This record gives sequence, structure tokens and C-alpha cells, in this order.
Amino acid sequence: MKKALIKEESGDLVETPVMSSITIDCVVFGFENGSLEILLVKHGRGIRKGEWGLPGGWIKEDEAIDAAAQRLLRELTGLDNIYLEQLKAFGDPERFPVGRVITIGYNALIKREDYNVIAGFTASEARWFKIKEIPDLIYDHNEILDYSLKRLRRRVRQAPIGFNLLPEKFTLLQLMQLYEEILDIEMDKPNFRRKILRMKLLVDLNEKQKDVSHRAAKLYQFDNTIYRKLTEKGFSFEF
Amino acid sequence: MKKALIKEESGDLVETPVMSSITIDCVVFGFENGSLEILLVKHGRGIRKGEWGLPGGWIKEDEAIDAAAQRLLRELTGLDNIYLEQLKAFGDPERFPVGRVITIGYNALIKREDYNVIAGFTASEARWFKIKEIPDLIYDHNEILDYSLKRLRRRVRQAPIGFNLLPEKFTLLQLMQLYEEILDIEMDKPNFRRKILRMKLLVDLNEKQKDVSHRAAKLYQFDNTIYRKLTEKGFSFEF
DNA sequence: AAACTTATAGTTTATATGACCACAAGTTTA
DNA sequence: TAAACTTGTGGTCATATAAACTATAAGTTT
Repeated sequence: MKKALIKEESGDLVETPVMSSITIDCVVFGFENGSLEILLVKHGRGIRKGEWGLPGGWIKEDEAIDAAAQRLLRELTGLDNIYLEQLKAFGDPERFPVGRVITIGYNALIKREDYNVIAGFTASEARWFKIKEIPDLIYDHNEILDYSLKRLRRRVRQAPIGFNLLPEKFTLLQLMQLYEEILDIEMDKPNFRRKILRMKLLVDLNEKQKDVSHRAAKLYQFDNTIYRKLTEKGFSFEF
Repeated sequence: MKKALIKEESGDLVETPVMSSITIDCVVFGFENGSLEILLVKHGRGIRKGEWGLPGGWIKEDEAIDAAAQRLLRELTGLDNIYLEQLKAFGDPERFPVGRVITIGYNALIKREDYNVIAGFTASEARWFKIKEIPDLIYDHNEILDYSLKRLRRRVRQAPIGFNLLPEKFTLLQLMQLYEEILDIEMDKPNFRRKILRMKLLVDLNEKQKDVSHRAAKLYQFDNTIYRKLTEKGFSFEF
């Protein structure tokens, strides 16, 4: 049997710490016209001027991490109350060209229809990109994006977070198409309906779509309170 | 519709960054005698001297995060090749009493029988604690531990990582009891056997236990290569 | 040899899933 | 106005899976 030792000083936080700087980078997902999209910004200053990257910025000294992500997103999209989830820290010493910078990745999901984001931008500053048309990004942002997408694909099957990408009121087909797009699979309409309705997670609004050029579908709503109650009873969301 | 704007400077990394210091804290899980345990260290110096906490330490300036976690664990347990998984960053501004310190949490799973850890320690320095007998820890380490345990419970059902807590060769009952302990549930032996064997994930070693005071059970082994091949074919581990 | 412990095989029932089919309810086209 | 078209919605059926349970085998200890 191999022998292991623990140094007496381990875990001791008295030694001189190395100072590093920390940023946050957000992968903002949106869903429109059946396409999953990501919000990118073109950097206006600095050495990587003119190149596309994830929206992000420095964390303040007295700021909690989640709060910093919220603030940065507020500064970027002008809005609060965005669904946020920390991904993890990315810290390759070479990831940032001028000195050591560790970045903490976040996934954000927003309801496109609530945010007139694109209209507020000049084309050269910020834009939505379809997931399959992402350009080369600055630093390690492509790597962060890859990780982010993998996480989204896993999370969307384990927790009811997809609703954050849809309008308040949505049809079952919209929801299904969201899953199809994110997971890159095809699904069966009747089966999907049965499965999601059996969960008793959605509120039937007894309302129908308007201004559609076909039979109008019923509108549903996701209610987090219901989800929490179900979860307490042992329910576990799964797709 | 609300209107949103994006500041031109957003994402621009030219402004003066705030310097912070970054640590790593590891939640090291072990499984012995049917109990899930965690390795804690008693701090030998500093203001929190004598209190228990997670093993951890400062990250070096030119060191990748995963590498730092590996190094710290090597320094702490004397061994390499430990299963590691980053949890997330914890960064409440108040979490550390003297200045802003962000810590990155890690989960580590080790095979207790391979590591003569406890024997190498004096009782006052490092010890395994049963998961239900964790004392108050320094800083926010109890919070990190809670998060870590939740993550472990989720991960152990989605990926074949539990094997990292068992000896190389194990019986199906040992594996089942590991799941029972981690998930805090009771399982049915025949059903568990059928489910895990049907996955064709385990190597049947055609060997039996020795020195047990009852009918000896067959020994099995987990093979990551097999798992990868199955995954490529679309298999997805699930419990 | 009996009692006991754990291993392992099988059965039965309920339930979920995937692949379909069919029709309803509207809109658009001819 | 009717036919063609699109999407919504309700159902069936075969299959796979899971949960609960029974039974027996293979050893050890008393």
C-alpha cells in the first residue's frame, strides 16, 4: 500500500497569496425563428479591437460573483432578472495575453421578445449569431462557448430551464422546437405533448394563439411555484 | 417592449482590473465500511488555527486551475491520478475575513484502500469524517461542502464516476451499497444487478471474493475504454 | 446437519416510450 | 365554394423498462 502524507501547512492561508485578476464572461442564449442564437459583442478598444467575443468584464472588489454577472448583463442588455447559471472558472495561464486572468463563465437565457436588443445596436457593436455560425472569438471564448453549449444541452434535459428562452405564453410546438434545436434532434409531436402534459408542470391558459395562418394552438405557461411543489413531492424533470 | 442598450466599452478589457487572490478548496470523498466520508484538515497556523476546513491552498501565478488542484492534492495526500472535477467558483466578498479571496471548489474521489492516508496523520491534523458527522468548518466551507454533495449526488447518477470510490475489483453489492449511501436510498439487489449488467459496462473478472464469511461474490471491474466506446454508440449512463 | 448469510435467477405487473394513424380546426389557393 | 394545405390534438399498439416480489443456489457458522 502506498503511503501518503499531508503537509502541516496545507490549507493554511497565511502564506503570501498570488494576486490575479478575475473577469466574467457570459454566454447569452436567445431563441428566435426556430434558431438558437448567442449574443456577441465587438470590442471597441484594446489590442483585440474589432474582434468578436463574449460579453463580459471585470468583477468589482466588493461584489459577489453572481451579482457581478447580473450587473454586467444589465450594463450590456439593459435588463435585470435574467436567468443565470455559473458554468465554471477558466484559468489557463496563457488564455489572456497580458498577464494572468481567470474568467468565470456564465450561461444566460433570455426571452428574445422581451428585449429589443438587436434594434438598439449598430451592426458593428453587438449582434446575435446563430449557433452554427459563430466566428472565431477572442481569447479562449470559443472554448467557453463549447463548454457552455454542452452544459446547456445537459441542463435543458434535467431541469425546466428552456422556458427562459420562450415568451411567457407559448405553444407546445414552440417548446418542442426549442428542444429540437438545442438538442439537434427530431421529436414526435404527439409523444412530446403527452410527455410534457403528463408532468402537470404547465399552466393551461385557456387561450389561443392569434394572427397565425393556421389552426391556432393553445397557449401554456411555465410556473416555477408549481415546479417547486412537484419537486418537493419527488418529481424530477427529465427529457 | 422594453429597450435595451449595450455600452460601447462592454467586454473591453483595457480598464484597470481589480486584483483578487484565488484559492482552491477540495472536497475529497472516500468510501469505507459502507460510509461516505470526507477528508478534512485542521489548520496549523493563522487566525483560524485549530479549526477544521477543506484541504486547499493558493493557486500559483503560472498554473492552470486543474493543475493547481492536482498539485494541492498531491501535496495533501501524496498521490497523483486522482479523479477531479471542478465545481464552481465561490466568491462572496465576505467569505474570507482578510480581503477578497475567491475560491474554486473541486470534488475529488479516491479509492480509500489505495491510500494509507489516515495512518500517516497525527489525529490533530487531518481526518476522515462521515458525511453525517461534519463539524462546523472555517469560512464558507460548509456551504461549499453542501454544494459539492449535491453535485456528487447528481453526477453519480449521470456518469460512471462512483467506481473511483471503490477498489479496482468490486462486487455488485459493494457498488449498490455505494449508491445507496451516496443517494441515501434503498435499492433492490436483483433489480440493481440486472440494470448494471445490462449496460455491459463492467468487466466480469471471473474471480471471486476471498476471505468472506459467506458465499463469495463475483468480482467486476470498471473499464473506461469500454465506457467511451459505448458512449460513442449513443449509450448514456443513467441511474 | 441445521441455521444463516449472501449471491443470483426468474416472474409478474405496472408504466413509459416510440412509432404510428386519424381526424379536427383552421388558412390559403384555385 | 371547395379543395388543398398546415398545424393541432386525440388515440392505438408493440416494445422496453422498472419495481416488487419469489425462489433457489452456494457458501459459512453453529
